[in-house]
Amino acid sequence: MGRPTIADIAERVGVSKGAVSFALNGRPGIAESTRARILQVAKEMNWRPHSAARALGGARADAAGLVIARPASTLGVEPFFAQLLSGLQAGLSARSVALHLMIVEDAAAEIEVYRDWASAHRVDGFIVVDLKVRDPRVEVLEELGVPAVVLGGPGRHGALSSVWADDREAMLSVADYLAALGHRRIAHVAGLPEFRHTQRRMRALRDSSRRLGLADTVSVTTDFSDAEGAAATRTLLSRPRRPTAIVYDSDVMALAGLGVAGEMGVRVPGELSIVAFDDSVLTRIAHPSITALSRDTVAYGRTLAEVMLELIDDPGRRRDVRTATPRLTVRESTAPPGSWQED
Amino acid sequence: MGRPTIADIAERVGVSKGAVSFALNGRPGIAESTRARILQVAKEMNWRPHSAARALGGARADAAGLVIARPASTLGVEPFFAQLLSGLQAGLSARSVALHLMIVEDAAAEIEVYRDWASAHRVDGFIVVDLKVRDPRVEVLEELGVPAVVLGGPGRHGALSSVWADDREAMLSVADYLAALGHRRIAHVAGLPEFRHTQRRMRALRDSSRRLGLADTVSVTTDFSDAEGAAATRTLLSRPRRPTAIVYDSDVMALAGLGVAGEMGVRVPGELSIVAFDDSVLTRIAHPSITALSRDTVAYGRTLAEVMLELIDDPGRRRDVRTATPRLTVRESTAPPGSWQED
DNA sequence: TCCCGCAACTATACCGGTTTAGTACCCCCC
DNA sequence: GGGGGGTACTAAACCGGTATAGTTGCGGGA
Repeated sequence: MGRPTIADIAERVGVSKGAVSFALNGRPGIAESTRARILQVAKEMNWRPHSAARALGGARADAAGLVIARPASTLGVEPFFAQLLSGLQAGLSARSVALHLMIVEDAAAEIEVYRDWASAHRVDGFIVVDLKVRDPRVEVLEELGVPAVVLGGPGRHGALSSVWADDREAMLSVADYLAALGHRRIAHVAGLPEFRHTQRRMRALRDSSRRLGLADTVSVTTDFSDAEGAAATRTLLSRPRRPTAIVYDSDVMALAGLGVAGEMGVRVPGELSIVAFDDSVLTRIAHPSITALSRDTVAYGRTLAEVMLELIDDPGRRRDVRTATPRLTVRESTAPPGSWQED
Repeated sequence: MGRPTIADIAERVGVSKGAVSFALNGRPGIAESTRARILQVAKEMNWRPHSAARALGGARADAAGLVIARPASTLGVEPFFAQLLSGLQAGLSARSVALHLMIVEDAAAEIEVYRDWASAHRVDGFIVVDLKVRDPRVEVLEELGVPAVVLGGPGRHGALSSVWADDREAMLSVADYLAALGHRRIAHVAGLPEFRHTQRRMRALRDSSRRLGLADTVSVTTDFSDAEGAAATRTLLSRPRRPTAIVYDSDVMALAGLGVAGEMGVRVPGELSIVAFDDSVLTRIAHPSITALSRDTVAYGRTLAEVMLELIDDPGRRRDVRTATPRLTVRESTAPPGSWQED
């Protein structure tokens, strides 16, 4: 015999399928003694629910969906993403909710997967990352009527819930700090231009520039890879009036930039200050160690999980959770410009 | 009306449910003209299969299961794991197979999840990582009769398939290289002692030591974290006759070790050579850059996916795929001992 | 004493597909 | 013109649970 079903249990105990179902789900209408007998036999036979059968009846899938449209290669590089994933998973696992994951080529394929999984009841909700400017996914998810949490915000994600950190505030604090050190030419090696948070950081730097009366602030967009981060740094440092400080949109790019500075003979922090968005083991163990905007990424993922679980319980809700603004952790890579201290 | 079912299509076209099912699955016994009409209507109504209903009938789940028993925090740190995951996903996605992921507390919980998912037909097979010495999971998976691919090998995974790289060979090549440079005291900062690959690397170094007549080779086990990697390095470098070369079981620990060397005033590679298992952006952009055993981790993941897909197609099979042995990529962190060159 | 009401069940429909047994019909051929 | 065989379908069972309407038996109140 294959795996036992509730019908097998019912036969063995001598009751009906319905009684077994009621007993196993702790619903009233079954005598305590009968319930105990059923549970006993179920345990003996090593019975386990068949989630597909339950799902057919409209029950939970006990899974959250995460679809990512990125080249697989860039995924592996970023500690941020891996940490987020592990926090997310940890949060979901506490309630035995699995993560249904898929990497696809582009946004169109991503939307296709949303439709598939939603109509197949494969997941109870979606987690949306890499929110873009005028993101078509938002509309689709609203139409599908499936719970969804957007990572990033605030705003522009319609009726969907979101979890976000204040990128703008973080960038302003970096600009203030660098300006206070005396920097006038600040560059920004940003991520993908179509991401909302990239735009927000760029705008924040522009605004700071105006407010603080800085000379040349410039943002260069990249694909987040260490290669493009290095290339952008090379370009910036080759300018006639090169920047005295560079802010990177990821720790990986900051580390790559640090390498380029070394290769070009530009001293850090003597001639160039470096700040990284996102803190990780990379920034801590670099030499010199890198000043970074740190946040607890694992906790960020856990918050995401929390909101997702709430939404699954109560699909009508909409929540916007703002997590702690990343705080500047000052290390060795920042100093007043032109300070020729030994590194 | 909710989402359309094949019954809705059948009604609209004026045929039976069975005919629609046959048409949609491209099975013979339906006239071409009828099939075309059915497909047309299905498309119009935006029909999508309900995977739970299919699964009930015993069909594929189109998902592979990956359960990891590790603290979430260590997961986020390692580029190796993230890259493996992205390669795996990329390989699976090509055939629209999703990854069902769950992080659990311990091995017992992991086994529980195997039983659950297997009996619920939630996944078509499992991917097993972190193979341990006398791993109880192997037996359970064999008993469940579900396809499974073990990462790591060879041997000791019973009837299960595996994908592995030759850790032993790799460690031997490192020892040979360091000995050729003139090193006599080689230390090894290893990973978790219960992992098979950790054991294999430790044994390989011991064997090399005997074969090459080295003085003090020693392996210290850690939990793979940068903190323990740093601590182990500190201990090793504080010994009266400290090692002239250290091999680390991960790139993260190697980088942490490099930091400790700097902090203790030990020059790399002048006074200490450093080699890392697993190559990544970390080893490339460190200063000095770190000599590493590189392999294409993303490709490794893709191979894993390939074997998994084969097993899903033909559950009776058993495959043992040996992937390319990691090759030594020499960078700036290795040199003959006592060479006081500038770094 | 009779009826009501409730607890403790049973029997059965249902979810949305797949699959099998059965049937109507046509063509071919002796 | 009747039998054989294949094609193109239909009807219904089935997968393993959940939900619901119905049934039985018992205790209590009028």
